[in-house]
Amino acid sequence: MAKHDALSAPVSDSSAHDHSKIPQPTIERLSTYLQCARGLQTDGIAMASSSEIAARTGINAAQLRKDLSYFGEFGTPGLGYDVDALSTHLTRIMGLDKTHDVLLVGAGNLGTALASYMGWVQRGFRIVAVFDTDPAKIGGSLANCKIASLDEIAKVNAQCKALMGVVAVPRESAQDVVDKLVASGVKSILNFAPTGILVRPGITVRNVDLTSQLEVLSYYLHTQ
Amino acid sequence: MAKHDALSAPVSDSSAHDHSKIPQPTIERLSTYLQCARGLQTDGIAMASSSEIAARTGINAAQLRKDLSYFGEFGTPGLGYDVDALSTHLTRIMGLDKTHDVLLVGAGNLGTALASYMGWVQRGFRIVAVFDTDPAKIGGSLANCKIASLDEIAKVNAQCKALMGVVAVPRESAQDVVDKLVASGVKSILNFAPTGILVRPGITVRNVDLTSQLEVLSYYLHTQ
DNA sequence: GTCTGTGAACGAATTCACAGCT
DNA sequence: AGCTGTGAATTCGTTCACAGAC
Repeated sequence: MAKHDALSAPVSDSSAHDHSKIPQPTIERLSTYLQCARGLQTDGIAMASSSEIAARTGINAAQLRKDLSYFGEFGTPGLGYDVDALSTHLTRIMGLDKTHDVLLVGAGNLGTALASYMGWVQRGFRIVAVFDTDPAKIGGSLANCKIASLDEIAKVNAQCKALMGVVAVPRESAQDVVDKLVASGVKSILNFAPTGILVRPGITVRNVDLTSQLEVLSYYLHTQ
Repeated sequence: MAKHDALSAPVSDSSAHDHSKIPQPTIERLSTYLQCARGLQTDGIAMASSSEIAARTGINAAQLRKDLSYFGEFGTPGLGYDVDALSTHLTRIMGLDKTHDVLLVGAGNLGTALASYMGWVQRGFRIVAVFDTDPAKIGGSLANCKIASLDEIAKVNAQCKALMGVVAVPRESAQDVVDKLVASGVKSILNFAPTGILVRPGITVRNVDLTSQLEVLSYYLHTQ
């Protein structure tokens, strides 16, 4: 696993900024900043300095400023950042200004939980198809989708054209599922199976291994 | 998430090695090595060189050797690593040679999925109590536990003495839940709520923000 | 010859500190 | 005065490359 937890991404876009050497940690923090900006909006705060955001997120103020500077100049010296503008910019930078269609593979406990996870819908991710191997599940329904057989991924996605996939199947079938997703045109995969996944360059995989998370906690527990 | 994905943890133990300056990325990789060692055992492979493990995990061979070197000398020059011994050592290093009791807070979709997630049981994590706020759920049953009210965390854990907690509640209540867990004696927390959590030094929190994962994938999608 | 363990070299990411703008 | 944006300094982590073990 581990592999390329998030990988490759030869970047290049039409903006004036050079996205090719943005640290990965920066990208992972953008999401936090966006969350923070939304919280500030909710609280009715219109302007916030880097140190106010730092206090809310736990991320160093200089770090925030440098992170944002990779993408442009969003702040006003002497005043700070306009919260609405920051939110808008981060949304656009992360490509969240349009809904993303997602294929979900695995309709077990985890798949079911993910399907009913409202956080995704609220943030613009929409599950458009669900797949499973279990004949008892196929034909059933989840997330307003009919559950289809794994073998139908290609056929279904020929119409859906989803670019994202979520893998919530047992370890043994994970690589196979990922291969099928990639063959169907999926470019980004969130993998919950506790196993390393191999994909060709240009495909991004992020692994979320729940057991591994507890194991890391176990390490810290017993070393202190 | 982002935040301090795993934080604090002033390390120090009684072994001959100095655990105080082990890189966090190293600790996160230990889990991968253990998984790999178990896979090798399953495949009946008794010895493996660092480059064989590298090929299986996608982690650089030199990295593996250095990571392991923080904890001792487990390999045999000219031969590689004894898979059984490696597995045993990693298990002990990570504190996985005994079962860990876990409190689960939140019996919604995610909490239910986590409760029935067999990976944890297999790896020695046992849910010993479940809590929720919903009166309709309290008194019900999950993971062989009666679901209790949030307010009973302290009372229940006075007996359970669990050191680990899993937070699967909405954003709004997450900090409150964490505070209650910490007050009850919990030292390590796995947080699924999409919000930054503040804890006092000595308490370890790992954040798993599912939405944030998809947002990072979104970024890579639209920048390539 | 093969492979480990590790100091040294390198590269990446964070933090500092300040010039310049409001 | 207050704050941003950013080069420079620093810290941190990875990779190299080789001495020494088998």
